[in-house]
Amino acid sequence: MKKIEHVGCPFNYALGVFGDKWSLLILRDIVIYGKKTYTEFSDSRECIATNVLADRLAKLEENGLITKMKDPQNRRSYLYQPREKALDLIPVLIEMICWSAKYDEISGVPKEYLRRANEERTGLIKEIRDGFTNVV
Amino acid sequence: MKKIEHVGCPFNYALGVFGDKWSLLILRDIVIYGKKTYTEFSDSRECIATNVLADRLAKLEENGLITKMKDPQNRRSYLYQPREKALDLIPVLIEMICWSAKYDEISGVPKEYLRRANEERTGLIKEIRDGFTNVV
DNA sequence: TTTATAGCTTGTATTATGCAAGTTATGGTG
DNA sequence: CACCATAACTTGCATAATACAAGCTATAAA
Repeated sequence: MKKIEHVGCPFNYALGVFGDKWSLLILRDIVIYGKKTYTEFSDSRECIATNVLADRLAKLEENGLITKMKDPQNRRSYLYQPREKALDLIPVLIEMICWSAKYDEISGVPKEYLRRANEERTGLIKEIRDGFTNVV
Repeated sequence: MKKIEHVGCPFNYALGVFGDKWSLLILRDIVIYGKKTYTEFSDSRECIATNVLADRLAKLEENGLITKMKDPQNRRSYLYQPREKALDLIPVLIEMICWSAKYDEISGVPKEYLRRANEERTGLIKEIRDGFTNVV
């Protein structure tokens, strides 16, 4: 898609940053599933092409959603970590999960998760956030 | 993008239905801006290509998000209306707006809107919903 | 020392998008 | 009534993005 000129509509910015399917799946992997490495993203069931994965990770970093740091445990590996800007997407992700749970029988969202999303939203968001430390 | 096989992750279904930029912009136009006709969608500032617009409207209808009916006032025009399944995306759209408002200075979201989204969520959602009648 | 692995890059075929033009049915104007 | 305009598309083609396969480099493990 041609790059949308930025015209003061909040959706244009959001779509430019995470409106692409693969970007959102990577963010899901990081924020919801706690994945950290290139190989972990690459191994996801959706089978993202490796060139596209590299491209989207670079863009997410460029756009300030994630940081890339060397893994102190393994010098040939990198750790991709969410920044505040990515964690602030948790509410969007939760709402997407709730919507899918309603309209897709096989999405497999646990009822307890839905209950928390509805009745205990803040707590659920905090719990997900608390899974990450030293976030910039 | 290759069609993702449906593997029991809520994101796969959501992304298949509205994970494409143009689909989401059309939904925004319908749900948030109250647009109804092909020409109105076509006239949006993002300049969607007419063949892509036709394709996405057909898919949104196929997936049960919108209905297409003849305009009783004008026989050469059609009205595209949101169904329950589209209105249930309001929370997702609101969260996207809030996120953009935080990270995009020029998104131009009124402060009052943000206040309502945070403090009076249910009322805001209801108000948007109430803009549509006879929804299936 | 050899082999395996992480994290990529490159090349190419396929698919999707963007753009321009054309089509059909209806509506509005003189 | 004749003519032009408009709504809602469809079609054809150039361009861009994606998918797939292979290769590459540095590090780690056997």
